[in-house]
Amino acid sequence: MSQTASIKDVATHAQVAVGTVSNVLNYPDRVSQRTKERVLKSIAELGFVRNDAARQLRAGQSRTIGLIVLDVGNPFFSSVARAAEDAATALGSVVLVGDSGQDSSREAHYMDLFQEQRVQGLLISPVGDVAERIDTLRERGVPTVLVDELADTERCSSVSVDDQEGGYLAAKHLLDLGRRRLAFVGTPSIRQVASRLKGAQRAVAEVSGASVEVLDSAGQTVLAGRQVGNSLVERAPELRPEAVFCSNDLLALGVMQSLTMLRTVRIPEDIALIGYDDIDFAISAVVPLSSIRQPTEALGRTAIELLAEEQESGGTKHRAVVFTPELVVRQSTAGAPN
Amino acid sequence: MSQTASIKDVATHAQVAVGTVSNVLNYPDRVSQRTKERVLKSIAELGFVRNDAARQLRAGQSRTIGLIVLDVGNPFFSSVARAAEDAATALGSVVLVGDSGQDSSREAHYMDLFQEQRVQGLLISPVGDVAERIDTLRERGVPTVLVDELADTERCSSVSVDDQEGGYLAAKHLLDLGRRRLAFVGTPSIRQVASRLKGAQRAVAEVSGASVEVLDSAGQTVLAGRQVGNSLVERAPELRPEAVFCSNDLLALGVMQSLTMLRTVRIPEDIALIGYDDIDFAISAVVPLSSIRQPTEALGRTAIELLAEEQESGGTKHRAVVFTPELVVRQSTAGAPN
DNA sequence: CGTAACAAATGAAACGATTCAAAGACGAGT
DNA sequence: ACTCGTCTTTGAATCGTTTCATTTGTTACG
Repeated sequence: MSQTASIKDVATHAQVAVGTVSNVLNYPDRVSQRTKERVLKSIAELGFVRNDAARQLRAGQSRTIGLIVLDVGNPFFSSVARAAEDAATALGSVVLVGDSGQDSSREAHYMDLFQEQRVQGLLISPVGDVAERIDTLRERGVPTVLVDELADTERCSSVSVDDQEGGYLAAKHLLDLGRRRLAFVGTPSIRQVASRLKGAQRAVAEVSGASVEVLDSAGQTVLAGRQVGNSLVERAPELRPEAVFCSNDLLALGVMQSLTMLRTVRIPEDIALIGYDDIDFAISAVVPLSSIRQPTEALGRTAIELLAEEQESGGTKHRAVVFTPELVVRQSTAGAPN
Repeated sequence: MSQTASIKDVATHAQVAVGTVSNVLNYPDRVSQRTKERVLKSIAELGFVRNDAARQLRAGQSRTIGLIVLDVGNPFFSSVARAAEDAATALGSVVLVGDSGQDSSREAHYMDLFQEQRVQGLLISPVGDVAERIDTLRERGVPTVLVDELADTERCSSVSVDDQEGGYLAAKHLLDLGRRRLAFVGTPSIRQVASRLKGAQRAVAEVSGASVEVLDSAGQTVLAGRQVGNSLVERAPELRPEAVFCSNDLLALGVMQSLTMLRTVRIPEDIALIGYDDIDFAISAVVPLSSIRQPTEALGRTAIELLAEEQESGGTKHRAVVFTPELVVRQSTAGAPN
C-alpha cells in the first residue's frame, strides 16, 4: 500500500474489469449502482489517484494551458494570470505560468517545455520574434493567443488594450482641466509606451496652443520617476509643465514623491499628474493618483475564451480583441485649472 | 507533417530502431557518430518533440515540483517562487505554482491536482491542516517541504524565518534609538504576526520603562495602515507612541501616508516607523522605510534543496531550516532620539 | 581460420489510463 | 421455449516513450 495503486489494482480489489473502473470514473451512468459502490469503496481503500500522464498519453493532449508573461512580479501580468487561471479552471484546465523576464532565451525555453507537455494552447506576451514558432505550433494543432500585443489575424488570435486610446484619454483629461504645457514621462522604446505617447500627441494636436514635451526616463520604476521629478523641481517654475502624464504608475509615484517631498510644487494645483495601469498603490498614494485602468481580468478571461474558440474551429478562425482602457480620476488631477 | 511526429516516425525516417532514437536522446554515447547524425537530421526534418506524458508514464514520476502559496500577488511569495523556479531549473525540474488564496478548498484542489500529476515533491505554505495529507504523500513517496512554517521534523522538512527574532530586532532597534513608548500595528490572529509581536514584547521587557501598545489593524493593506495612522494623528501629541512597528510594509506605508499627509507628525523625529518584509516600495517611500528583510531567495532555493535531500534519503530524513531576518535601517528610523 | 571481446543496434515488454467492439445478463413479449 | 432489446460488463488494443536482454557487426589475437 506504500506505493500508488493503479486502476488495475482497483479492478482486482473490486473484482471487476479495468474498463469498468474507468467507466466509474468517466461515465458513471454506464455503471450499475451496485458495482459503482463497490469500485468507489476500493478506490477509497486503496487510496487510488488517477495517473495524469497515462491519461494524457491516451488522450493525446493535456488539460494544461501555457502562459508566458514578461514579469510575474508586475501587477498587470499577475492580474491577467489570475483571471486566466480562474477562467481555465471553469473549463477544467490548468494554467502553467512561465516568466520570460523579457529574455527571449527563457521565452524559448518555456515554449519548448510547453510543447513537450503537449499543452492545449499557449498564451504569450512575446519578447522576441515568435511568429515562426507560432506557425509551427498552429500546424501541430496548438493554438496561440497573443496577450497585450496585436496579432496578425491570419496567424493567430490576440487580446490587447488600445494603448493609443489610453494615451489619448490621459492627455485629453489633462487638457480638459485647462492645462496646456504637458510632459510625457516614459521609455518610448517600448512599443506600448510609444503608442501611449502617440495617443497623447494626437490629443494635444487637437487643441491649439497645447504642447507636449517628452521626458525619456531610465526605466519604468519608482526610482526613475524620482529622477525625472527632481529634474522638474530644479527647473524655474515658469519652465515646468502644467501637467505630467507618466507611462506607468510606478513612474508617476516616483514623480509624485519628488514633487511633494520638497514641497515646492503642489499636486494637482501646480502640476496635475496622471499615471497608467491603475495599480493598487495608485489609490493609496500620498495624493491619490489618477490613472488609466486596463481591463486585466477581461484580458485574461478573453484570452482563454479565444483559445477555446480556436480549439472548436480547429485553429482556423482567428480574432483580435482590443479592449478600451478607462480613465480613473482621483485627486492628483482633481479640481479646476489654475 | 501536420500532426506531431513520434519517436517511431523518426525511427522509420532515419531507418533505425526506436530504441536507437531513444538512445540518441538519452544516452548519446551509446550511439555511433554516423547514426547519431542521421537520427538528429530526421528529428530536425520531422520537427520531432518529445512527448512528456509518455516519458513520465514510463518513468513513473514527473520532473515537476508543485508549489502552493497563499497569494502570488504578495511580493514575498512571488520572490520565493522565483527563487524556487531558478533552483529547480538548475536541477532540470519545473515548478508549478498554485495560488490557494488562503482558501483551504483551493489548497486541497491543488494538492489533488499535483498528486494526479505525480509531482516529484511539494512545497507548501499551508492554510488548513495538511498534516494528514502530508503523511499520505510521504507514504506514496512524495516528499513535502513546508514553506514559511516550522515543521515537525518527524513528518517533513521545512524552511522558515524566525518571526519572533524579526520582531525582536525591530523593537530592539526602536528602543536603541531611545524610544520607550512603542506601538505594534498588525493582525495578531495570523501566526506569523503573532510571533513578531511576541518578539517585540520580549525586547520591550528587557528595557525598564519601555512599553508596547497593540493596535489591531483591519487587514494588512495600505488602507488599513492609513486608518491606524489617522487614529494616531487624532490623539493628543503626548499620547502618541514614540515609535511604531508594523507587521508588514504595506501597513507601514499606510501609516506613513497618514502621518506625513497631515504634516502634524514628523518621521522619524516625532514618530520612528519600521515595517516588515522590505518590499521594493519600502526604499522608494516618501520617507524611505526601515524594515525587516526576509531572505526570500534563500527560502526558495533551500526549499528545493531540502526536497532534493528528501528524495536522496528516500524520504526518511527531515530537516527544519530556520533563517534569521535582517534589519534594514533607512530614514524612517534614522537619527538620534528626541 | 576460429573465437573472444567489445561496440552498436534491435525490438518486444512495460508504464497506466481510455476506448470500443463484443459478450453476457435479464426481462418482456409472443 | 425463443427472440429481441436494453443495460452492464468485459478485456484487448492503443497512446509514445524507455529499458534491457538479444542479436548483429567489427576488430584483435592466438
